[in-house]
Amino acid sequence: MAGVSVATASRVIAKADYPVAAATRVRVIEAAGALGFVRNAMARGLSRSRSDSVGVIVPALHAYYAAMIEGIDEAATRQGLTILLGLSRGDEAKREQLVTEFLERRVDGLLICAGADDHLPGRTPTEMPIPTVLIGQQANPGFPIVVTDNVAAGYEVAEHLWSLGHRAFAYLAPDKGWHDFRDRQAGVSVFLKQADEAYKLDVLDGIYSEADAFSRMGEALKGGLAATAVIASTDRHALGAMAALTDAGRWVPDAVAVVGFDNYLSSQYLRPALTSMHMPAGEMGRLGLETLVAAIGGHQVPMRSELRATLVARGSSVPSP
Amino acid sequence: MAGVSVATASRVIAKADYPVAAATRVRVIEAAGALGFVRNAMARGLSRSRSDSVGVIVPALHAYYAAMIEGIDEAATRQGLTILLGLSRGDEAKREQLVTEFLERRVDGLLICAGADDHLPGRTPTEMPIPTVLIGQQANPGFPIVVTDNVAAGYEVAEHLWSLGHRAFAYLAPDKGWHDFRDRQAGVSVFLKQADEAYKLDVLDGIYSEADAFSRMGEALKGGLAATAVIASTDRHALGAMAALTDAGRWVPDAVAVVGFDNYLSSQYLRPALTSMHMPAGEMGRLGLETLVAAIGGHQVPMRSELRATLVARGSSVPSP
DNA sequence: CTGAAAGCGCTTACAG
DNA sequence: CTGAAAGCGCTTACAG
Repeated sequence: MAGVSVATASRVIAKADYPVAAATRVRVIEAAGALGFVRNAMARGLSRSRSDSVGVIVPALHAYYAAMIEGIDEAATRQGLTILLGLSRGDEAKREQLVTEFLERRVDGLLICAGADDHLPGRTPTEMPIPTVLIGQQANPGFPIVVTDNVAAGYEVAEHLWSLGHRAFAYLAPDKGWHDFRDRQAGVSVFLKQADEAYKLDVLDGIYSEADAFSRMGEALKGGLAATAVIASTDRHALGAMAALTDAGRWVPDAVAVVGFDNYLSSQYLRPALTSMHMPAGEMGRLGLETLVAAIGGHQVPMRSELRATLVARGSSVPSP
Repeated sequence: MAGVSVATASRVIAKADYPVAAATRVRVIEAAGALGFVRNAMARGLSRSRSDSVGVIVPALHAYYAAMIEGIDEAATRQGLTILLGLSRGDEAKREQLVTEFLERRVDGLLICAGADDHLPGRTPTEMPIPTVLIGQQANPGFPIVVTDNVAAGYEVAEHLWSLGHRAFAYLAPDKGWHDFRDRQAGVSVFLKQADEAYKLDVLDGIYSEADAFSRMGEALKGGLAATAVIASTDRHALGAMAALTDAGRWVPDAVAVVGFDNYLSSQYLRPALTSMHMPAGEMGRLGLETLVAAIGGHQVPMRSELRATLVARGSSVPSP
């Protein structure tokens, strides 16, 4: 319609900087507009062997991963990359299936978010045909990974409560498979072990949700739990624990201090407002995407990038009675 | 490597039911395994003019849309469809750009989630080249849409509070551009207007977040707000309002009842537990995707599918003092 | 500055 | 049951 070859048309549509006569350029653009031309990314991708897309796999879409994805999206948008989203639902087979699917779609890179013992079955770094970056602690050695220092975060929480005079603690934990949580707990232990006074630490484990925290904490209180400070693996677990404490007439923070991790937006509007370790999920996502882009670009990337958590002290943690 | 033509290879790889000699089939499968063959979805898509993917656009990833996406994902997985995710961040230009991008990628259909006055600039149904389904109220007539009856939901909330003896209400609203919220408010008004007793309704508007709810409610209380029942557009706003009430010494639920919408997972662990209208976001997502698949398949689809919200009464709403 | 042509990796009538 | 060949819609050396 513009009276030019497809080669020329392609050049004006796809490469803004390619030298094309101004008049020709105009004719092509006008024709494209009149025809309602929409270029075909599959054909483009096929011939360039590049899809300008990345696969993002998360276990689920709760607030922590949602924040991570928003960070990934922000960086991806800036880089002109489209996100293919996959929810693994903590299922290893599903996760492997998503990897295969994304590989078939020829994503330029893969971002795998997790905080637990999620494996990439049979996928070592050398077997993975495309750049892959992990976000959050997980059991896949050899891939570049972006993490937040959970040991330091746990350490700092314990230090905070210790400085408020607390000596009897309860830690609400899932099980050992969850690296993030295991490390937070380890950090707490590291601090306590180097302390110069006696302390008590009860671990309530098998806690994966508000509901678990609520019921386990309820039982523990009936069993005479003596802790004056409760450390929950996440704000969600803290919320469940606070409900159980309140229901048992143990007022937070007067009778028991509570601290969580993640610092969800809502936590500051709880009453008492919840003290929480802020884990920079969005920042991790952004950094992960940028690392991936560098790897796709053939650059050397750090094998481990570590961000810091920051304590946000609020009303739920006050000096021990 | 299997000593067959690409046509035959394609048939065993891509069409399980195509008649191919058993021995040939085995040779192809073995060769594919040995070669680590991964089929190219871009080439496949190009030749079939079908990408087996759908574009999903949401304003942001907070809990409501996260639940919606989980529903969409569940149905999409079942249908063998991959999700391309786009966050519009409430920005119309960004949204339009995402639509264009998804069109270039030749998604088989588009799912647009919103609850506000988000437009598809210059895209009428006839101009949209692919099947498109809307989820949540929005300003784009002519597209099939999946909604929850927000007027009925608002009506029911008012009825609930009325039956508890409340006659003085405050409604926390964003502005008129938000269809979901406007309808919830309308439902409240509809109920009250047909009531047979005097009542008072204060509207606090301009509320888009926990923070807004917290500060506007704080001001209103200082100004002598007389409401014994607060209706918030979402649980998030309810949380902010509850914090302001607590800080002002107006105990929930003894002095003031509070009700929200959305019924986030956490709401039941607040103390008092928050009474909330459960909006079936996941169900909306699932139904939206299924409607889209039907439309892609060339079937006739309903122009409007309406789900019902369900009231979950909890401790935050009790009889008026 | 422009075009002819090959190639990206599949699918699918069509013929045998 | 199998293959040769055209075609999907781009990009990009190569030549002019």
